[in-house]
Amino acid sequence: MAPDRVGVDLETSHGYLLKEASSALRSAMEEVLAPLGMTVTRYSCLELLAQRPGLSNSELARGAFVTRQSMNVLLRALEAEGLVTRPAEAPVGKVLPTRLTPLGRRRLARASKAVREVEVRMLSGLTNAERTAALDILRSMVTALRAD
Amino acid sequence: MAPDRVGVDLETSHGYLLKEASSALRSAMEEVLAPLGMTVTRYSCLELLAQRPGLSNSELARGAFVTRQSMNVLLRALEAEGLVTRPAEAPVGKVLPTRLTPLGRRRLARASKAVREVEVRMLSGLTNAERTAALDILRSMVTALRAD
DNA sequence: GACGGTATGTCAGGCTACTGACATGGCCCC
DNA sequence: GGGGCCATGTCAGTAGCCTGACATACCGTC
Repeated sequence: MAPDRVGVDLETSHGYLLKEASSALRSAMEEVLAPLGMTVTRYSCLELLAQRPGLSNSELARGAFVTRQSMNVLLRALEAEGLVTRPAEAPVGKVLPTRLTPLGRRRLARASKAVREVEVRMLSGLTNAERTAALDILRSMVTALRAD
Repeated sequence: MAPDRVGVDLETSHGYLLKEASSALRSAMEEVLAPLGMTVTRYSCLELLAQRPGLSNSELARGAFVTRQSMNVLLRALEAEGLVTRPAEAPVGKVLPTRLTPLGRRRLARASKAVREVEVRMLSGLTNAERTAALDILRSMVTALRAD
């Protein structure tokens, strides 16, 4: 069914390959997180909180690459399930610092283990030099894209 | 506001950086495509059709990393706007080969130019060796993740 | 020819994330 | 103190994409 390829080959486009890799990573993460009753965004939120306790709603949103509105509803759900806690009123300004509960920490531990295995698999075909090169390359892309 | 970082640093996680780069690329693409009345998925669909004329709905969906249901509604919209054409009935089986119209080709040309400029900016901080290394690395990640 | 397996196009429903908007609180400068 | 400016938390409405399901058409083996 695949017709003969004309014009530019998608397989040599950095943008397309980046999207393809990101999509594959997301699929792989969803696959291992689903049995644990987790989604990628929920995991990202918990992981952020574990590494940077006390993050606010807006900061979590930026870290998970979603809007603060989306993170807001997600945080309410996580709070209702007892995975995170937020003070009833802001200690300073309007910012509500969020923290993991012991239950949240346990749930995260399982999810984090599964995600780490996916990441190991993703890097399995790369040498150590390539792995560090990958970090440099991706960082360079991010800063270049952010620069307006 | 940023608290002292504890535990693993997100900036050294390949998965997080990959997501960050992909997110930055998508934002940059949306920014340049919006003035042209285009979205990333619409552009991806048109670009695929330009490079591989006659692709079916399902093939386009796989190429754009969405489900065939999503691509179906997108194709109807593009067809209603006169950017693509599909035969009324399948020449063989149920597969409806899609093709760009002259109008679709013109719209794509403008969008493609804008996207290429974004990609050039994304790669501006990389040497030629790093650019080819990036392709190899991303391809390796994709195949490793796809392997169950 | 009959059959199970696979792939396709399409319909219906639901969920997630988004944009738009508002009120509030911190910060800086005059 | 007053006023512009920005960031934050939140509410409402919308759009995009997804899962589930169905009928149909190809392809392999028997």
